Amino acid sequence: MTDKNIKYLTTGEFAKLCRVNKQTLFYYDQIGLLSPMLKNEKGYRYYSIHQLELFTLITLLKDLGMSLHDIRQYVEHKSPEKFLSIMHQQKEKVAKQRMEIEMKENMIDAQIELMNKAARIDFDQVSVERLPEQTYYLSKNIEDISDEEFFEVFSDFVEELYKLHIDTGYPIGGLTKREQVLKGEFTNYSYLYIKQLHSQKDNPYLKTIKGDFLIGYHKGEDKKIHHTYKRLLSELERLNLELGDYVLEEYIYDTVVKNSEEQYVTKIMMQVRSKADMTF
Amino acid sequence: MTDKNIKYLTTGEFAKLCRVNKQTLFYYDQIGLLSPMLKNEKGYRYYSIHQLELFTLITLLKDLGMSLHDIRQYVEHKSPEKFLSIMHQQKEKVAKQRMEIEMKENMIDAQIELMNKAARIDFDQVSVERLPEQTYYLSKNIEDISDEEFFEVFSDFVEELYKLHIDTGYPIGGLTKREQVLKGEFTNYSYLYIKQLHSQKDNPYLKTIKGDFLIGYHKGEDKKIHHTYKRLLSELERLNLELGDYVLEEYIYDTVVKNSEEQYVTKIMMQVRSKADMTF
DNA sequence: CTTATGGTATATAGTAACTATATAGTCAAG
DNA sequence: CTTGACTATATAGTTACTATATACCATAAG
Repeated sequence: MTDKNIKYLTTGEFAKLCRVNKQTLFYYDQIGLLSPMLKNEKGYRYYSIHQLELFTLITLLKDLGMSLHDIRQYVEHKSPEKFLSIMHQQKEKVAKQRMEIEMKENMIDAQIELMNKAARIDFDQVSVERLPEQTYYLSKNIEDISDEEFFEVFSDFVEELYKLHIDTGYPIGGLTKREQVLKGEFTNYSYLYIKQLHSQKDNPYLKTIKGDFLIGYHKGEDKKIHHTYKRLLSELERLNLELGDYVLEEYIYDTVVKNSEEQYVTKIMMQVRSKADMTF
Repeated sequence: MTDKNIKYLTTGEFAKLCRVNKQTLFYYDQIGLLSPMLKNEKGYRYYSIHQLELFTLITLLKDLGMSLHDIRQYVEHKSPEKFLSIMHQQKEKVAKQRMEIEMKENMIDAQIELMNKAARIDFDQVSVERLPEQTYYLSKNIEDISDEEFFEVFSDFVEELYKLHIDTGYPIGGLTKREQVLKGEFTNYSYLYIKQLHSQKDNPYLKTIKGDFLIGYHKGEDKKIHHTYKRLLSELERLNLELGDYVLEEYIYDTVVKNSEEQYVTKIMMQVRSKADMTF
């Protein structure tokens, strides 16, 4: 790695080696970030092959979110000690970035799964299904609260999802308790929830739910969802089933995939128990 | 997730929910990417809580490198099918990104390891060490080639490292064969090399080397490295050792951590065999 | 020896996606 | 009815390029 570096590279050659636009090198020279080894009397720039290592470092730091200005601070006062300390800083940063990207990967998978499932659903069909145990992360209780309070809780919930890295990409749903539904207060939710993939360490905000559910879909505006609720409740009656403890409600198609509210679809899952169970 | 969304959010509130600057929302409205549900006669914007989902999608796509312009193309013509197809595209993209970030993480670890080791070295010391088996990725042969050809090979080598995702962050070194060194052509390298972490699937460009090495350091300009070579060769003589098949040469301190060439340090590893071995 | 081709240089303007600043109107509480 | 915190628009600034225009330079072919 010695003798052969006598050969200096022109800006074009060095740019090719670095896989960047020549203009970028002019720019880096201009801001004093990376200047050629020498400039001849005609102003032609000549780079040493070794300068690639420094360019590689610059690219690494840049990709990790460091500004060229901050990188320059280092480049102007290089030392093994400072280099080591920067590497330690970046190690943490890159680990965080990896975690975020892993989360995004999971969210994308969740979205694909949801869309594929949705495509196969007949939204006019009502069915009873046994759902396996599923963990949900819950918000604070939101029964009987005002709009302002709801906004607060919703904000906090979203913030928690972000901070605790538990946004799975599944929709945020609303959980209503049996008593509210029986009272006809279909949208007086008790909690917000989001489906979790793994049933993690015990957290008071985690709840697992399983059992039989009557599942139906509401198409169109949220305002009219009470019609669908009533329809599902009479279906329940017809099947000689009783409403269980919880009703879960979540979007299937929303602002993300449809333009107008009339095209939105909401899934309603009413937990059920047969009337026979009740006779005990 | 229904009734309570009657409450509309002001730009400030929605910005807080989205964890962005209010100005960003003005900007998104301006470019027609995400407009509030309604605007009153005074021009005040009001967002629905559900628009967060769309904002989240925008952020996801943006983070994955999609331009706001392209995102807008989707947002203006939403459909479950298009959404699914975008998700499939992004799935591939994000997997690539994860791989790149994992590589960066490894490179940072390598740099930290190298710097920590370097800090503990006495560069005036010459020693004989038994090195465990180590895999190196080699360039094309570069014996007796011209500067122009060398640049070509070097370029190709760097390109391969990038394309095959085998840049480990370790320095690019030069491997010289015994015969060249004995002829005094210390810098007539036979191959460029880069240390690999794992001995992967067999590739003709991979070489494993192990054995005893005389290790010394050259401080300062590359031009004067022959002095260090001669010093090491006489040390070899003194120890009654014979030069082995290969000599490896790599930077310890270079343009990345030092400002002037006089401070550079190059590590020279001469493979050895005892003269006794030769008598067979 | 000229000329064509392709490289180099500088200077300047444009771009994306914000971000900040200045100015003015609005609202709600005390 | 004022104060302070909000809202709005318009405009300019920022970062890290990227493109364009113009001119200079180098080499190879005719």
